[in-house]
Amino acid sequence: MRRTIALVDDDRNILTSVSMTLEAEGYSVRTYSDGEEAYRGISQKPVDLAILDIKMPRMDGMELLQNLRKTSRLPVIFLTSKDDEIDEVLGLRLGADDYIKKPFSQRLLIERIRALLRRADSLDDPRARKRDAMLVRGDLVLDPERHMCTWKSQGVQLTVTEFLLLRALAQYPGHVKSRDQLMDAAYGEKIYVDDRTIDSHIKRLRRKFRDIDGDFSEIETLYGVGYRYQDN
Amino acid sequence: MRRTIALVDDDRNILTSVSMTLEAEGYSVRTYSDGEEAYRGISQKPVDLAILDIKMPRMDGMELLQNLRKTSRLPVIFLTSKDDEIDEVLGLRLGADDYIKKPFSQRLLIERIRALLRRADSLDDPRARKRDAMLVRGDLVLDPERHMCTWKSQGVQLTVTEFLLLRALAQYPGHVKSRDQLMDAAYGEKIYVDDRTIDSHIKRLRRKFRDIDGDFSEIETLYGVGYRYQDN
DNA sequence: AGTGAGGGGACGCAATCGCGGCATTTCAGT
DNA sequence: ACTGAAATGCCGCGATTGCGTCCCCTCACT
Repeated sequence: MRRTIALVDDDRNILTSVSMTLEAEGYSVRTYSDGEEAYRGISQKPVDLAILDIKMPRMDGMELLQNLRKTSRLPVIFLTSKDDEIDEVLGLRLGADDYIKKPFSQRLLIERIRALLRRADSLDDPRARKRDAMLVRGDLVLDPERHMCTWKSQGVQLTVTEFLLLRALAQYPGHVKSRDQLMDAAYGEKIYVDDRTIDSHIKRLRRKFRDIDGDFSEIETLYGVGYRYQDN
Repeated sequence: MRRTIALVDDDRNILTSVSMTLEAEGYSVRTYSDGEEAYRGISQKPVDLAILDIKMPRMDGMELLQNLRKTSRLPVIFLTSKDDEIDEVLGLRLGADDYIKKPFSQRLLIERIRALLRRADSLDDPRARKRDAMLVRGDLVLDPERHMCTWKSQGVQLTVTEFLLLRALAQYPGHVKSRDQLMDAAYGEKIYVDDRTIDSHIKRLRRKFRDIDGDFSEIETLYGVGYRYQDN
């Protein structure tokens, strides 16, 4: 099985050169240039290993790591630009599995990756599967792996945020989710967006479903509480 | 419920400008210009969140944080004047929840505050589990997680306040609850409303149940005392 | 019978929500 | 790099809903 690696760095040069090396080694690579983007990408479609730069715009490596670790045991390798030992130590304390100082040889990186994947294999987190498992709720089907959504066998084209929100709702049909909880699910705990923004996405979701099925009403509003995906 | 924020900085300009912003956002703000003063103030009357400058006379931010953390888990945001990364990292290690570099936009600060308060809320009380537990009393079922209420298998649509009141009553069937006690259960101990307001909610509750079951009489009035959910 | 508490209708205010619209950001294709 | 389209976040308005209070009448208790 072909392994997927997330590569997160704000330096475009590193992104391209490293990803070329990794791909030559037979890995498929997904690159992100900042932490927030990476968090969403990885949440949406999991990877087997992540390589993170410590310093990045919007959400730095440590923050990203903390967020990722809340839901998975994803193996992580840190990149440190300075030989700033505090960074390294802290990174490891936070749960990184390994770190590499820049500049580094591609050869070293490959070695570390292999070692880490081997170790991860033996543990093989069962929860990792759950994240990208297909979700079927009556007429609704969500396939995170393909980022596909169907309603009564018709495809519905959802954006990333919409997909994450709908999955959070449909995961526990009948359960109320507050806007804050939905925020956590779609953005991670450290990001705050306006309450109205959640409403906006719900609005867009409802519209997309209603466009193909005028009777769609599975997403309910509970006044003063939040939203709920109808139980059936 | 109005949240209180402690703002600690030795720069008067920051103190005034930031506190104006926060108050405009609906928080009540207490300002301190040095760590010692802040420590005494916060110890004496707790706050929901603290924003601390790292460098201050008498007792600096880190020291203050350590002292505060001895007794509470108060969420803390650090302000750092220099992009002195060691400061940041050390702050986090000591247990700060977040940090912001000066100069910062007011918008960013608000965003962080909200994110932090949101997280603090969910961790908050140990009663959280109990709060979400399903309550079954004969023909009555209350499921907070789904925000659903059923009477003899028929759904009853309740508002948040009604739900809280009914749960408070049904939790101990046969026990009388005074209006004050019910108030505490539904609003928290700090808010006081007219006695008759409770009556109004009870009235609405009774009506909703009577609409689907003319014989409903589980909510009893104890003249001059309070209300009681019938024991059975 | 008198007194005061409670039931219930009605009303106005406040909170909440849905939605259109706008500005900015992101991303893919040239 | 440039550009146009898509996505995203936010704002604000109007509409809806919930809430607190008032008032009047009834009923319970003395």
